[in-house]
Amino acid sequence: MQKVSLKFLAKELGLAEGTVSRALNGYSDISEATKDRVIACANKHNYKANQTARRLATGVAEAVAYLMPANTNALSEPFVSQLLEGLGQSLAKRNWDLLVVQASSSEDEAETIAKLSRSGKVSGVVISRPYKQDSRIELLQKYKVPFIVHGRSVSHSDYAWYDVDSQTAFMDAVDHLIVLGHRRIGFIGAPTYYHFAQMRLDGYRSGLISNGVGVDESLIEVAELSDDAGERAAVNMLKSPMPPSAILCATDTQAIGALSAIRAQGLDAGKDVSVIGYDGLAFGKHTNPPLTTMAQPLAHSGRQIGDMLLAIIDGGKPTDFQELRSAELVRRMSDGPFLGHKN
Amino acid sequence: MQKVSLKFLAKELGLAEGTVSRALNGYSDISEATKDRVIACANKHNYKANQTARRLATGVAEAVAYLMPANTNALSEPFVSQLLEGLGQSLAKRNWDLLVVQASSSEDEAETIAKLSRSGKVSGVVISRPYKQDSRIELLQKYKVPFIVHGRSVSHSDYAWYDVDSQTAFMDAVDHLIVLGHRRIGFIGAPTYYHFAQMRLDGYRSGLISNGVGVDESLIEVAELSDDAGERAAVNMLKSPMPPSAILCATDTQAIGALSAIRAQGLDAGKDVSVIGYDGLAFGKHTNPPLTTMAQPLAHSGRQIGDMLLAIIDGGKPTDFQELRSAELVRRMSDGPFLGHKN
DNA sequence: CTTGATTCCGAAAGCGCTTTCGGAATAGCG
DNA sequence: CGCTATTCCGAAAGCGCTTTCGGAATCAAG
Repeated sequence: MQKVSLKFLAKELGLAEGTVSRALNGYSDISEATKDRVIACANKHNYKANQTARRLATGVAEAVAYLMPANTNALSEPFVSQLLEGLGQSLAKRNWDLLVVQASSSEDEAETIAKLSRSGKVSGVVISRPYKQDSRIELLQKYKVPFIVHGRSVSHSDYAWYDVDSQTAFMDAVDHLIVLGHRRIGFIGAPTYYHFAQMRLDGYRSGLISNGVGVDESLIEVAELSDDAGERAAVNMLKSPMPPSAILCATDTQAIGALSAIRAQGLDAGKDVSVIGYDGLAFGKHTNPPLTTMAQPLAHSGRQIGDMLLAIIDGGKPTDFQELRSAELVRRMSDGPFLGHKN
Repeated sequence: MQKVSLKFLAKELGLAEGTVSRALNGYSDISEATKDRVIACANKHNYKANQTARRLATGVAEAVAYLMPANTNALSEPFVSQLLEGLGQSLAKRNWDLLVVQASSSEDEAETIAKLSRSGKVSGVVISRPYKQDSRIELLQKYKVPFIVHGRSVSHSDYAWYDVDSQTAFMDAVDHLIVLGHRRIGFIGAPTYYHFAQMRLDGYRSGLISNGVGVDESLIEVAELSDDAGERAAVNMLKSPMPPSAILCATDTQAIGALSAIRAQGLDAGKDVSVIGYDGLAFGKHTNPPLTTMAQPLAHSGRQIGDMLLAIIDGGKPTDFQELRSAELVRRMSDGPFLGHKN
């Protein structure tokens, strides 16, 4: 199998390499006739430009990286493959590559980004789950690498992001619970270095306040992003002298753990104590009981994010690409009216 | 910010570019003294070789691709991010890249592979979930691209693969059910163009036979790899005149659907009818009831696969890298002793 | 016809790195 | 001290592609 290079085609056609290249890349200084001839020949030999050489010559990486979140938890990661799939589809339109890179530890993330930017092997990157104050974002800006953030940090006015408004989602969730008659509503949050964790907590708080219900700090627990952590937090809450009749969780994964805790106490989730999660994991349909959740529209978020990134790489102003979607309540079976004090 | 290239370092050090390059790459024809000097200077300026140029010069892609399975189903994909994570870790040791590529459709997979091989942008690829007769494998062999298969096809003697012995896993599962007193054991399989589907079916069959129980073809259903499909299949089975007292499912995802079906019939999974899945999804802990399953040891499969691939790229014989792991029964609550005919 | 404007293509210079080759300087040996 | 080995580095040729530049051929216009 002879390798088909530009040189090969040029020889075959009796043209100069540069001419063939220009013909293939649609330059206007090539006659229609030879352009057709070249294209035909290229197709015939199944020519594909060596992308490495092309990258080197043009200085365009033709690739973007997805920075895998560190501290990943298998249970909550369906979103990664979804995102990757969408990103891939978006990039495929240009025949660009999708790299998956991960830092060995979260301290290494800065170093990873620095390397990524200096190596010049990507034209853009997307990161997920920003912290309140995210050094990755600062670095990306400093290095002038086009990027889009899947989520938002505290000051998110000067870069591109795609996020779901989890703050009002949690206000909505509180409203919903209030309407059901609940007054003691607990909150299992995530570590607040994640900005989404802060926003969800804020949403919970303002939801309570706007309904004239005071915030009881003893009803707020912070847990890691895992089912087990959610379970432990719920256990704590349930054991308290005045346990909540409803629990809001920052993530579905935690909520699923809370469900276990409730069951373990001999209580009935959805009746004795309501639970509402956030994420809209498809899996929640099958928990016991099926999990009520604030579902984010992750349907085509990957593709969306990919398109945004491409637009920025093409010179678009990052601040023109800030997209806020909203979550919506998916009622399954883990929420219900307040039935009075059971314990 | 000045770009630090080889030329830059060379000028800074008063050496020739080639010399600097050789020093950095550990050639033996460079004195210790200048080698140290060069390395110090490189570190000081945070030099990172432009990988694109390097690739072009060496002809080594320094990257491998993971071919995302088409027809992906969100529920069953935690394994993708797990695998990616492991692969990434393995490749990171050499500072290689991990590309994620996907075909737009399963017919396009062949074309995708052809393009991948011709473009020369990867030194190896890994694919998942091979079909019985997998054209991707043939293509990869034809193009002499190092690859490793996550799973096996029918004739798997002449390439490298990593797989879990699901056939004996299903025999074990049948044994377990038999010991529990079940005799009418149903099987919800996957489309048999997947070789794993065939193997699991075979395991089910031989398990029955080795226990002296005949195979009743009416107890075998084939379903797609989704919870809904699993549910539909289970409904069919349960509605039959002589329904099974236990159901084996080819995947946890399907098993989860089966659980729903059983509940919907007013039956009690784990008592009226036992269900055993396969995969060991962490999530099964939270289904209703918690799912008993044959768990595969996916702990570090990604890293393992990455190491194998690297070894082959380094010239190892593919056939020296065939690894068969075994699954083990994780009993949760969806299986139980046969309690007589309930319906 | 001549002149100037177009059209179309060849030649050549990179992109940033690797690697071979040869030669100068140094060392080892008799 | 002369001669062959070594050690160490510079020079240069690519890797396969893109892109600028200029020139030959063709065209339209005067």
